[in-house]
Amino acid sequence: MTHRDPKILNELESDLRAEGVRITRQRMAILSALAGSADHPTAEELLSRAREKDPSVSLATVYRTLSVLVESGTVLRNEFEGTGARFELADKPHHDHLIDLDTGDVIEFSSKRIEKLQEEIAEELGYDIVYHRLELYGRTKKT
Amino acid sequence: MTHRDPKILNELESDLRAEGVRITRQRMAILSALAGSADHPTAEELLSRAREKDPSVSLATVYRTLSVLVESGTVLRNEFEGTGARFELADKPHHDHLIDLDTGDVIEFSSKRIEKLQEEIAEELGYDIVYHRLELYGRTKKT
DNA sequence: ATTTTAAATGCAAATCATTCGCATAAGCTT
DNA sequence: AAGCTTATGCGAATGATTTGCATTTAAAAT
Ligand SMILES: [Mn+2]
Ligand SMILES: [Mn+2]
Ligand SMILES: [Zn+2]
Ligand SMILES: [Zn+2]
Repeated sequence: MTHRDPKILNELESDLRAEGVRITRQRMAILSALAGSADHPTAEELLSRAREKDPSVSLATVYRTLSVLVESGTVLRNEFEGTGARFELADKPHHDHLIDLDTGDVIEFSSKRIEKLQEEIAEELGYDIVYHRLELYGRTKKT
Repeated sequence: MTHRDPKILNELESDLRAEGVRITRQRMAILSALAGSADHPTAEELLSRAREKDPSVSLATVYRTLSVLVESGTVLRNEFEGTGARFELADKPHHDHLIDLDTGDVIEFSSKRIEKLQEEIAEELGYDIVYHRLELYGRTKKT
């Protein structure tokens, strides 16, 4: 039941309106479910969380809304191994993920140095990076 | 039609036999298709390449064989964005991939420094990395 | 406040990649 | 060559996501 500053919800809403995105009851429910999630929920998980706000939300709408939000840059879609896609609000600075193979926990981290090296590598190959994906899969060090 | 030293095929076969893996006509066809591929083919692509050697191969067998080969460490399965899984022989040293968003081309690269930094990050978080995935998606620098 | 109109929704059916069940075929060991 | 065990082809089942369509609804226009 962790959740961050609800003010963000209003900001999200007005930003979306400004972009010409229609705000519906179910979109608000989904957005609010996202804003209230500290983890990286799947579409199904978001469905049940959104239904607490608005029981009428359907899975198809969750997927369609997520597509809209991803395209508007409001949400990030992660495709970790094993499960279906996992989503998160794109309101934090860029980071990558470490997935705990035993618990499924997703830990966020970021390394300026790795980001830099990626750029250098792409540069050497004559490419501009549009986006990237870095995932570490591991287990807690047994002492 | 690029392909590497065919001697590798024999090595692959004997290694697999040594592990107790049964060698069938279709498995050889698939193995040979893999050994003869310089790119990162999908299961469907491997199916048609394997069928040049043995027309009887079925898609189910391609998948089943790939599972066996992945589990034996002979083959690597990559899940890039967009398409289905893409496979490659695990006979090269570890490397990561840069995917050309315009052409779909997959370019291999490796960075000792990035690998090292990943270890350090995991270490700090109290984890041992079991494996990881690093993919850069980009387009050729427009001059 | 009411009408209008394009866009969003719910539902079920359709996709797509991958896996499975089962009857038959084929490796490997003896 | 025979027997036991595993692999194969086929088609059906799966799981996640998308889509068609009739209906509702947000938001623009009266
Ligand atoms: Mn995250
Ligand atoms: Mn590769
Ligand atoms: Zn990153
Ligand atoms: Zn690597």
